Amino acid sequence: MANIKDVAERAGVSVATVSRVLNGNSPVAETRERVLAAVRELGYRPNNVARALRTARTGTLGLIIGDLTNPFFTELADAVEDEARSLGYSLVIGNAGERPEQQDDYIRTLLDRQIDGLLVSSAGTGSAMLGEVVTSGTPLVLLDRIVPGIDAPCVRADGREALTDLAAHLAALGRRRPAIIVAPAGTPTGDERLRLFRTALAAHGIALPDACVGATPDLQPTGGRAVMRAFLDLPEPPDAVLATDNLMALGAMDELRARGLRIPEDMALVVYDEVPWFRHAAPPLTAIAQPTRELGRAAVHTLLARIEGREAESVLLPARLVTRHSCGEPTGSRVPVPSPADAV
Amino acid sequence: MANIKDVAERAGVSVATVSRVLNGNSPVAETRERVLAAVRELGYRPNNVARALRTARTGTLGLIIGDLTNPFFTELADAVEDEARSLGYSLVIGNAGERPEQQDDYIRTLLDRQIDGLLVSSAGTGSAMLGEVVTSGTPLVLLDRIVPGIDAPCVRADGREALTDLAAHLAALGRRRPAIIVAPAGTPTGDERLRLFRTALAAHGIALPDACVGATPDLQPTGGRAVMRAFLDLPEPPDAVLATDNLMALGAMDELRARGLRIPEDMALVVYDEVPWFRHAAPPLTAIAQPTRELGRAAVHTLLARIEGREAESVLLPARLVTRHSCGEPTGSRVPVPSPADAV
DNA sequence: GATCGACGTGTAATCGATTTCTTGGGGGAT
DNA sequence: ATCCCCCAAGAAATCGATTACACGTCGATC
Repeated sequence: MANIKDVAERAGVSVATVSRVLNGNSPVAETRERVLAAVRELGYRPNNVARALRTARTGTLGLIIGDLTNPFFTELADAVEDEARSLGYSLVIGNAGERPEQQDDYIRTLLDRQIDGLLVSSAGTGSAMLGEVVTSGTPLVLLDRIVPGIDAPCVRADGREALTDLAAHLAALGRRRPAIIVAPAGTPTGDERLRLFRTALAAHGIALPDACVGATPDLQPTGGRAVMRAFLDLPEPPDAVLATDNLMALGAMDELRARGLRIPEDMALVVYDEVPWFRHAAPPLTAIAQPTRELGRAAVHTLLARIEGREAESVLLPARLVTRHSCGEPTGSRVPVPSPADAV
Repeated sequence: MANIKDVAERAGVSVATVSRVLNGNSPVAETRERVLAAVRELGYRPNNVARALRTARTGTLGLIIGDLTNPFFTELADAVEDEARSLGYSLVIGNAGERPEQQDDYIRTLLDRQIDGLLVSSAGTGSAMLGEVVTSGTPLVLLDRIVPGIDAPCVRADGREALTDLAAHLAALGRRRPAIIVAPAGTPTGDERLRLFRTALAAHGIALPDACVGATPDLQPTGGRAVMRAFLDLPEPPDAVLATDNLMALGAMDELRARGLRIPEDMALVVYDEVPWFRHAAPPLTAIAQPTRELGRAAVHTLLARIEGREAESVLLPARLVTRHSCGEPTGSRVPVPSPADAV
């Protein structure tokens, strides 16, 4: 592979001049042409590693996501990637697989690679490396998930409005015994969703007893299935379940299906996260749609603000309820506008 | 951030010694301890950029995938990531968004970053940069998709057996007028699936007329929907459709749904790629499952072989038919073993 | 016509590591 | 006691770029 010295020799100039031509500085037209010709003839491409070493800028952002196979995260990653690319950055995606050790491992790798900034949708709350990121001075922005004790802006969705609408929806359909599948207590996102849901239900005189709060450590189908199994084995099973993640909902559906139970007749189901196939499920699933792409975009902008030393605030964007048929027939009254994607 | 010089000073040794301690060479126990203590106290972590510049190895593999939001690719990426990580490499995922220009852009970026090897599931066939990868000497392995004229091993799935089973399945269920949604002619993967399907059908005396071959340039739901629309508007519409990608199937389902048509009564549907939600679709979808994770693993091994200068062959792994209910009730006779994932 | 600026270009330092070459000291053999 | 060998550790070159500084040339100004 040709390097800058080869180009300099061929063009009969110094390496400094080549560098200047390529970076848009000073040289006069004729010299510039000679250099560009040499670049073309040799097929020269600057070595980014060397450049990064010298300039201490890699032009790379890191993104840690909880689970690469979770559609919510892939949409998020896709949006982040789009935005980063359009702003001239490239993106390294780190897949934490919802395991804190793997996440720490990845953060370490990214720091060693001198990325310019880091976006983290953290698995778990006890990440030792996140503290190190902060002390290392690498710009950090949290995405979707707050981490207690980490002083960094957080870009995420606010479920209050959607959960309020959901409680009204369930109440209107006569569901009196709701349940929720969440991450274990202590997980900020899970705790918050539980709290907001409970509050919203209370406004309709509906209780959410502890027996109807099912926690699962892994945000995976198996966990959702186990919780649904426990719910169904209760002396008085719930008549509606909110799964706070699309993968857990998949598991919950597996269990219902295995028992021959129907949605919504035997059990209403609502899913946090909006995924394209939900409208093709049997029946189409009522869901809480987070503004995923907007979150991704906002996160990149917030991170760039930090990188450039500007002020960077936390961002909170509203989620909304998308009513379909998994809680019974919609009333059409208190229901928010349906997603345009549903107009099939 | 502390660098190797700071560590050397603190430990009272030269930078060379620090480097040797960290890379497992020579130094005597007592010196080693002093160095390690200094490393610990300063929280030193080697700068990977500098190391990469000197050693000409970045410990990074690149993976270009067609579409980050396509579950087939994310599962593939996840498998590749897993395997790469377990072998000590980290992975940069490039999302081509099924656009050749964006793909070229990404390949360029990755080459500039001096990745050690590249896996490409190419969007389109006319990638100028792929040629450059080969001439640049960067080890290259194609994944899932062949690219004519590019001399590199290819790791992909073989659909012959699955399509043979599918033809039998359709014939047994009395479907006489099948159709297929594929990428445009000239796309190797699409052409091959079309050819194999047609051959397999012919063995049962079933024709696949050109009117029943619908091409869509974008492997997206909209494309699948448009093709399905055209099929349904034919004077004699097909009674079974094979969508050669899960996203196109989603679009096809959208169109059926919009017209109030039922699967399988009004139309049988089979999908290439196996995605977890298929078993929750209405009705559960019969699919052709590619050995996705195995493909990812094999691709990494093949790439590492090339990187280490060993022999590297192309790999072909069999896909298999997963029979569910979207073609009508399975007969249970000529049907292969169902996927264990279906045992819900 | 001499002097001063401005500007284009080259020289060399630098980023932070690895690695080759060199040096010096300790230990074993004679 | 002397010599030699070996090995640990330091000095310095190197990877490929960017960039501060120095220098030479040319045009403008008086």
